[in-house]
Amino acid sequence: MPKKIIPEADTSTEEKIKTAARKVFIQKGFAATRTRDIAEEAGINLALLNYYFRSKEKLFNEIMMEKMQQFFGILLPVVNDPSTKLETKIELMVSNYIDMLSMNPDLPLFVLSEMKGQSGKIKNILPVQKITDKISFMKQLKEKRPDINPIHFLMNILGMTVFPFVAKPAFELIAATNKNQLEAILQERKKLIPIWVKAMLRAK
Amino acid sequence: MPKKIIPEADTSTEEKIKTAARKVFIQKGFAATRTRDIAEEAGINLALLNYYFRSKEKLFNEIMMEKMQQFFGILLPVVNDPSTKLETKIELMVSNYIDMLSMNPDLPLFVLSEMKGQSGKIKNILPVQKITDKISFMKQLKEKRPDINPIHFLMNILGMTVFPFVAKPAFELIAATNKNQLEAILQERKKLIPIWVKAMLRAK
DNA sequence: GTCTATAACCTGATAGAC
DNA sequence: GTCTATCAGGTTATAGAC
Repeated sequence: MPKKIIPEADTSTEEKIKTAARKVFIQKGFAATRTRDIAEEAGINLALLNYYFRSKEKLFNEIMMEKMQQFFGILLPVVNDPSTKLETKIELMVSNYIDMLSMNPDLPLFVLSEMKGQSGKIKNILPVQKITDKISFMKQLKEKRPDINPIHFLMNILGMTVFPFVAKPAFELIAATNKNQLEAILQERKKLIPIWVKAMLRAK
Repeated sequence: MPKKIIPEADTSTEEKIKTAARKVFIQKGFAATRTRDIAEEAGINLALLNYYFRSKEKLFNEIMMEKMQQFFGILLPVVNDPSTKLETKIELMVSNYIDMLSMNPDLPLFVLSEMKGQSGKIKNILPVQKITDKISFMKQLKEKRPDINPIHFLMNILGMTVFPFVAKPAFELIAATNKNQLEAILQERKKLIPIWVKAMLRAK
């Protein structure tokens, strides 16, 4: 058996550093993260981080772009699909997001925090698919409610779906529920939000 | 005319530092803020910051508690008032928040980011009014929809109202609108969200 | 109370041995 | 490729003069 040329993606040093960087950056944000934290988490030496990624910022940018694609990318295939009807799109958006955010609860706060004040820079790096009136989802909304800017409904769906994850520490603090109850409530919303959005679309 | 004993609250050195600290902390967060930034913004010397507040962390805690009260405090008088009906509460919550957030757009992301992982610590410092079933607003929701946990509607209202501010950089990036159009859309939501919430409350 | 100067520490990055 | 040791620069906090 020949020697393996391509190492396991998960066990190569470079990948170990990236895995550690994902965890630490997402948990603490760019500014509060020390390269030493990442090195320790990866079980490697600090110098290796710079050997592979040259700087903290370059490593961060790789993770950031990856996480932005994870956060926004889940939306695009759904809203762009002209073969599904509006109701189906809404159900898919909500359940896809809730499933993904349940496994990555820190993702939205990380992405939204780090995007702040950086959107100019990001625009040049990440190929951004603009949500225009040509997008299937927006067309369907406009057709159903020509009197309301479709961006409102996008805000509503994302607000109802994503905000509870962003504000989870706040809800844990002020709501008289424990963490497990809160998790159950978030799962419940996969069924409820589409019902509510449909009611909104009918509201006059 | 006697010499002024109590100096203008806004012009005392201590208040100048706090004003600067509010601005810088909210804009950049705790970790990315340097005490030098605050001193420069306040137009005073770096040493004075420690003379008045002993440390960066103590100064931050004062601002943080203040901002948490601003963020959550706007809610409590409304949801606790047994003399208003449900519809009125919803309208007040939405328009109070949108007005306040329009003037403090960075507030929610600041509070929610800095609360993360700190909620245990905060619980001991800030007197937290729990949102239980005894709160007027929750009682009214439970009465109207006994089949749904009232926290869902709180999440919906806050999600639709606050999330667009949290995600403003994202919307500016992906939505095909400029900043002024986005501001107008957010104002429009003061009228629309209560209509939608009422439709949700009827939805079966 | 306010300043300058500096201490004490921390952090990102690199040099150089293996 | 990986390590140890260390540098260079920056950051919080304080000492001490005014």
